[in-house]
Amino acid sequence: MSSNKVTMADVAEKAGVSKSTVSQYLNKRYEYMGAETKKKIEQAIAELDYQPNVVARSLKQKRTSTIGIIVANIMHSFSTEICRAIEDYFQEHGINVILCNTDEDAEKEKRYIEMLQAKQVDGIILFPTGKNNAIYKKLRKQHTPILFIDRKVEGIKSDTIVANNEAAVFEAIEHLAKQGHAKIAIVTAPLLISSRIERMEGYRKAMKKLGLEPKPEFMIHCEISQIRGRLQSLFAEADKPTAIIAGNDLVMLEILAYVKENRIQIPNELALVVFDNIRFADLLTPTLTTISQPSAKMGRTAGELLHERIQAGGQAEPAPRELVFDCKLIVRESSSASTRPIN
Amino acid sequence: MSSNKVTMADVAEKAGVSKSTVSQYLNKRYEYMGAETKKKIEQAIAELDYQPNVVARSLKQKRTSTIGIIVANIMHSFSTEICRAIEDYFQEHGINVILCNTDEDAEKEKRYIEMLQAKQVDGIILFPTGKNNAIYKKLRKQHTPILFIDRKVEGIKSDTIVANNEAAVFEAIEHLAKQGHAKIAIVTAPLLISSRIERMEGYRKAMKKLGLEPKPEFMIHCEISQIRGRLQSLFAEADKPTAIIAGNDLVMLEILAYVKENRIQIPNELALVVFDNIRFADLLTPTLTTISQPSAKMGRTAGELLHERIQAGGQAEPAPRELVFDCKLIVRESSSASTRPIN
DNA sequence: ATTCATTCATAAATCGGTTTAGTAAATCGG
DNA sequence: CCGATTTACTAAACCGATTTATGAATGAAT
Repeated sequence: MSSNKVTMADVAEKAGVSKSTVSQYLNKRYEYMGAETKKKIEQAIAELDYQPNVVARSLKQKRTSTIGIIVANIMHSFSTEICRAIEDYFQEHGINVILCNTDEDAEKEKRYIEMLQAKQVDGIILFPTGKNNAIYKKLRKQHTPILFIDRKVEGIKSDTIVANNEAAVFEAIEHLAKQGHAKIAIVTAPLLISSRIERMEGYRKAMKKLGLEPKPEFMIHCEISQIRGRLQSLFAEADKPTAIIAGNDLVMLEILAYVKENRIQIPNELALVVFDNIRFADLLTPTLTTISQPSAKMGRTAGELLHERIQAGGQAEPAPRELVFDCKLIVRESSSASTRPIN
Repeated sequence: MSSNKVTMADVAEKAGVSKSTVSQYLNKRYEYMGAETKKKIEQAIAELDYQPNVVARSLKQKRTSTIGIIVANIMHSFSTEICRAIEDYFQEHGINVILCNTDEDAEKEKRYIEMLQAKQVDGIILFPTGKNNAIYKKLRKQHTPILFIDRKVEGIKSDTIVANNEAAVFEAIEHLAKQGHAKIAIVTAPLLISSRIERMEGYRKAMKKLGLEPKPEFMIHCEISQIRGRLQSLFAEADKPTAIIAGNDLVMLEILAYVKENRIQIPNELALVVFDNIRFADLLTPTLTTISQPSAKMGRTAGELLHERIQAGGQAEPAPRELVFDCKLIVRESSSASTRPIN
């Protein structure tokens, strides 16, 4: 990186001791160290402004004090919040984080996993694309500490942290029904991952439970870029929905854009409930009803579980754990009956 | 990280060649390599599923193919966009990025710089807090490839990428003046860094040029948490502003919250112009006039400059460069006269 | 005086690659 | 056919730390 790198050997020489002793000092093994020696080393380090090379240390110790996060889509607010919480946790524990973004691309995910392994990271937290099961399995077989977040992977036993997506949608629909809605639609990104499937499943169950028919046309799942078109078709029908649930903040942006373009009144013509903590939820008119996932808690817990597993270091590995976190429905104006004319 | 790590020695043995030869193979130095040997190595690697240990490589090569970004506030959309662009650039060049967030805390910044150096990163991109000049100087002296972004540092000659903040505010004010505004206020976070100082300076100059008095009460700079209070005082006065410029997206959130609370009509009672690319700009009512910084371009250019400097590797270092990028005023409804009654 | 702990410090091996210097065999030019 | 070159490969040093085995010095106990 630069020129005149000071190494441990330089410190040792200046202090008039051996490298080994300097190493003991750095690792705070003072048990059998003379006070005099200690002071000399301290001084030498200060004078030379020595900083240990952690690459060398990592090589010998076989750990890097670095973990990797592979996130499917960093533009998604929920992901950002989780990453931030994970970073905060590891920061407190002297562990660094490398953040990788896959854009939901399986090939990219594969490359990043390999890269992180080559870099000898101590563990990996993964928002899995779900399209690399063979590799996930290999990671497990190698005993690489790994944790899945936001999405379960079928058939892979591994630490997993998810939200209670089904229940969250169920609650949202009950709420909408209570406001008098019967024609409720849901829009999510493609059903490639567990969280979206569960949300859809929550929709289906809630509708059935309420004696409402889960209409296929009201269950939209497609690429973000296609949402606009799907809404167009949906609202061209005679039988329009009176309420809609957005699967995440990116979906909501599309819905809001459509709504604005077509001057649809919220909540009068259309009630809206959105997954994720929207920073603008309180600032929009009307304010937005949201389903808040405890992202900070989920991220921090992810950090804790992975850290545990790393420290177990292969032996006495805890059994794979699956933690499910509850979401919270925060009712605001976009779904509230008070402003909605009763039919 | 895991158990049965395959090393180069294993590959060498299986292929019946020496470590050196395997190394040559990995580094694609095929010049003097028999086709037979090549094939044997290829096969051994495949059979053992060997993956090189880049920690070991880095130790010898004295480069890690990793750079660090130290960002002052990752919650700030502009920072996120820049980081994303930098990551994209380096991703394309096989270089990894470690992202560190300082929360504008000088002490954290110092620790992160030291950590990144200990990790032997090849270079650092810094949104400087501006409070660690001694350390920035040390980095320069050590010839650590470094680049400042978003903020200049007084007295440190180093690659720097900034926006033309002064001109951007100047343009915004001219625009507002053209809409008939004379009482224009500006709100930013504390004036600790060049970009904010320049914006304030742009305000001062524009007002003077237009023959308007830059009133100190209209030039607000304080912590985000105190903005609400300051607005309270500002609008309690007889002489309220009719237009306001928000220094970034976080400032705007506060302003919007205040405006909403107090049912201030935008743009009729108050015109609003905001720095940064607000994802909701088009979705709010009214839509928001923004000052767009070319974050993607700035980030990518930052990557390019730093990469150049890394590749120069101490010798033939290019002279420090300072690149200034122009912003773009995107006029929308929140500052447009069409909906504003002319006084 | 001899034995045994205890304290303090070090030499040398090690981690897993890269790189340099060198060697043996094959090829070539005259 | 002989020396010079080129080709194909390798042994060993090296990167900068950690760790292990070992040794010297001191003191206490026998």
